[in-house]
Amino acid sequence: MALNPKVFEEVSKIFKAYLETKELRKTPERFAILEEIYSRTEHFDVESLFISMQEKKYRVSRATLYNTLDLLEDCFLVTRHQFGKNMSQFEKSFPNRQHDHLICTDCNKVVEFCDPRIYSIQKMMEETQSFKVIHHSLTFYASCTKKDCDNFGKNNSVYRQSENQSNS
Amino acid sequence: MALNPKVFEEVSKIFKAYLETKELRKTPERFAILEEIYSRTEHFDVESLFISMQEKKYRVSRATLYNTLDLLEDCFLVTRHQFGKNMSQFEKSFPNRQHDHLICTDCNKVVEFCDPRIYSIQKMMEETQSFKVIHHSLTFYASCTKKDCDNFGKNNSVYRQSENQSNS
DNA sequence: CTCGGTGCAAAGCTTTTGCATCCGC
DNA sequence: GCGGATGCAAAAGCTTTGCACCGAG
Repeated sequence: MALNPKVFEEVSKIFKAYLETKELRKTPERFAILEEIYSRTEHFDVESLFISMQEKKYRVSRATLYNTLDLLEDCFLVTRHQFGKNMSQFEKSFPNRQHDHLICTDCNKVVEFCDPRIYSIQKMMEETQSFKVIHHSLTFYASCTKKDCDNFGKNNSVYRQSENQSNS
Repeated sequence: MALNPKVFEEVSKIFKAYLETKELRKTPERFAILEEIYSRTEHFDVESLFISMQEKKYRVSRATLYNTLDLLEDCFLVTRHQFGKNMSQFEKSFPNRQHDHLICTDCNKVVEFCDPRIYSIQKMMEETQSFKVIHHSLTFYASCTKKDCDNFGKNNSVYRQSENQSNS
């Protein structure tokens, strides 16, 4: 929907370079998937990607989607998240800045944020632990204190309700 | 193996109070599962818990394990993690301090750490976003720079190898 | 022409559900 | 005794795999 041509050109280049480095083939399916992902603005799961691509010109199988997502994650063009129990969610990596997430446990609303202190923690970990950090994931699980939250007040008891893991 | 009686007595009390609050039954299975979890020192998954309990006196079903883990998570006696794609991992919450994880993408080794800066980020998020943070999850994915890492050097290319998600 | 990639369907694995039985309250 | 909890097995849901065919290099 909102594909930025310049961004797409740029990430295509990166993907091509990656495929060449790994001696993998530059198939039309792989670039169609990249294009579809970079047309999206929100987080998505494999199933919604599969449906979107079926509705359009391309007929790709789930197997190809999983394969390509692994490649795109490997070359840092998409980021994988594990918010819920049984489903990976993905998002494009560019032009987003590195960011993290706050998730409302009432309505599953996602707020993105960015904080330099995480980078300083990372630096310290690398120095003290002899690791090279490749990426990180920080998620706050929270309940909304605003009255306009879809589920305001549902979780104000001492113990949380069991969470609804489905997407809103 | 390493069950601390005082800790177990304490968490049993908490679990009892929780069950009473929710008007749920205090079944022997539930306390057997709590005991098994608090005998463990490492992260674990449902299957390994199932096998451990089968090898011992208690015969609990997977269904009961899942049910009880939900309850224990709900009253904060157990913490759930989503390190990999398709499997929840758990750990006891006490007497551990709040901590986070660094995972070696080569050998899946887990390092725990603790940093007060995360709490300050959380505080700021609560103030600016009108959310009450219930818990958080921060994980660094890293490759080891030490020669004694089980897989030292395997991931030193520009692009990561596809990760082995099985437990070491 | 070769062999990696694809689509399809079946299999795999974790987690959930249905139902008869059991037992805490 | 009532109704929630359990065990078992079957089902569900996401992901991977096997195989024949296709097409990029």
